[in-house]
Amino acid sequence: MAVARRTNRGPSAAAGNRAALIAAAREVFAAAGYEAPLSAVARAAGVGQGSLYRHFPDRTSLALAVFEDGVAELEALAAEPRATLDDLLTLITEQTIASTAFIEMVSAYADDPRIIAVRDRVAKVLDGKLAEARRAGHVRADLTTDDLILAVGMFAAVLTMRPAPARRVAAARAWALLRRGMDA
Amino acid sequence: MAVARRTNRGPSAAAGNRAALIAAAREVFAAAGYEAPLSAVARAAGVGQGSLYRHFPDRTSLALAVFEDGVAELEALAAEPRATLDDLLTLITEQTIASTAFIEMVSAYADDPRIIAVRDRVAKVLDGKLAEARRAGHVRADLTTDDLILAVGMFAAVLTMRPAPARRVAAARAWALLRRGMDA
DNA sequence: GAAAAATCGGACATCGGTGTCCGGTTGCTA
DNA sequence: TAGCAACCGGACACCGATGTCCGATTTTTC
Repeated sequence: MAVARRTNRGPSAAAGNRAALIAAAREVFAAAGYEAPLSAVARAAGVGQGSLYRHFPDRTSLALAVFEDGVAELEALAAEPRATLDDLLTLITEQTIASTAFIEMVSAYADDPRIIAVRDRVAKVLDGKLAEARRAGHVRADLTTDDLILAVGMFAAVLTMRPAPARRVAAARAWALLRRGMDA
Repeated sequence: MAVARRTNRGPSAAAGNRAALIAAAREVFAAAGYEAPLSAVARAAGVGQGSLYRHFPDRTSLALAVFEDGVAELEALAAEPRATLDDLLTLITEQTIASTAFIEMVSAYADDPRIIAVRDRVAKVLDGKLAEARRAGHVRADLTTDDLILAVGMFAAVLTMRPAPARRVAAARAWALLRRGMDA
């Protein structure tokens, strides 16, 4: 009955394999953090290591593809005139609870220009709304964008240090603590 | 001319080698963090790997020996009746700036009973002074010991993520932020 | 001063991860 | 339907770290 037996070989499979790799990497990074072995990603995608490295020559290119959606989502939210700094931070913390990998990549020291570019995109996203929030007196007047990035980095670090079951509680307390430190 | 050519062989060298290993580990952990390769410690101590593993069968035993002094110092300070929570936190942050390794070990998830024991010692140290500080209204009434450990963990994480030159600045801002979140 | 006991050091077996290489498969084109 | 270009997969070479093993070295003891 001519079942379209899916194969992942041949030229026409390239796009599908690429997508499968990104999806698998998203899950693996979420489960095991940014440093997860890439061989696990290839296995989860049902694809050989060769294909992984052909599509994404290094960890960074794969990660950038995985996180592009999240960054775009942030930028879209920031573009909304009625969105506040609070909304942005809420979205970031939600993304971070889902997977700390993005913040791990962005906030660790790295001289890779592609990573720096992403960090700059995030900083830019926060910048405008932060100025607004300061004017409105919602946050301390001396709060800087760097402070926000620092806070998000600390938040992500707490999550990576705890085992999964204890995360939600620790996340709530940690973010409350950080929030009180930022509020006016 | 019978120069007392120092050797690190033979029975009488054991104690000296042990001390050299602890000193070397202290420096290596400070420079490269808690996950630093033990082979680097042996090299820095001028001692073979065999001796390292003979004296300290695993990373934890070596680390415990290295950090014992710091914990004892904390306990001594806590025993002083006039010492405040603030004094304790200052000492901890100073120790952390010198080397994040101790906090990395203590605040990461670990089921090793020896590590749990050290964490408990630190928690106990903080506990008494925290109650005092709460009564005196120096910190928020709902601040818990876990919050303090969380805060110190976040602080250490910031330091490990930054390259050495940027540390002091980031440390100051991060700690100020955390402190504001704790103060009444 | 010679043998026994205690200790050392580094070579090495092992392991897990990275990134490469090439024989084999697929689909496009003529 | 034959040939070719694109692509796949997994074996494998490499690397750095861990932990072990044993011949070599030093001290102690008699």
